[in-house]
Amino acid sequence: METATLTEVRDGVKCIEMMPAAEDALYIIAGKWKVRILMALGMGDKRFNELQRALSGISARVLSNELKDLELNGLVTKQTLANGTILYVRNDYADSLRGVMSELAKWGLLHKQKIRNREI
Amino acid sequence: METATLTEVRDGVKCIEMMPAAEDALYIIAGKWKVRILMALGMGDKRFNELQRALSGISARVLSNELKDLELNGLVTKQTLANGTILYVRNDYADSLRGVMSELAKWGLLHKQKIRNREI
DNA sequence: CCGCATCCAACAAGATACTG
DNA sequence: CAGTATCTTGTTGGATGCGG
Repeated sequence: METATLTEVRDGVKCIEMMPAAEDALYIIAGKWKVRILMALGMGDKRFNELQRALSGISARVLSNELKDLELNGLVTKQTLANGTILYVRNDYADSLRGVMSELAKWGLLHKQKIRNREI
Repeated sequence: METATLTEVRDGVKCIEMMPAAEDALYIIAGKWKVRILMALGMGDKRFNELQRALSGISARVLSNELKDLELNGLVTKQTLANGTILYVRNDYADSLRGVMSELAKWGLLHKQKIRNREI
């Protein structure tokens, strides 16, 4: 009982410590477009309109805002080439999200499975 | 048959396959309250008003909706005890989110660090 | 081609009050 | 206590048009 209680308490504490961090992360990558943009840029650098076409459905205004957010958070970099072309580049820091993305995808698949099996 | 696919191409494909699943997962746990509610219930089962107090700031209407969502997705169960008390219980299924949460928290901490160090 | 400004619609969410 | 109803407000997103 003593040990069990302690473990539970420790888990609770861990839980509490994790909460704000997890929320912060969610705050940055959540939303309709963030993940899609990062994924699209994962396929290669793109110009604004290329990106807009690749994401079919996003408006210029929203894309502009989302890119600004991603830039602010260091996930995307805006590059201006010598010829004036502007490219949006997914930078290395975005790769640090790999673990998050893969866990999300894994769970998403598990969940879909569960729904398909009518387990929910 | 498409042999020796280039790693980059495979990654691209993987990326595309992951996207919808990751989005699904995000759709379910993103938002201002979902994570907090699961965390609060992780500390022990709670009644509606207990939960509302624990989450300081959520309105009854929003809490009600969020709980319905979480129930629909099998993460939370509503239990009515013999004496009529209604308890919200975090299911075992919610534990399957542990990997996601821990990755999120890990990345969130990394990100905070980066900000603190003015690397962004 | 890039992207911001403006206006508007839709929806999410807060406050408050109220019922079984 | 456990919610629902209603009203209002705030935020998000789409459409359009314009300037660099």
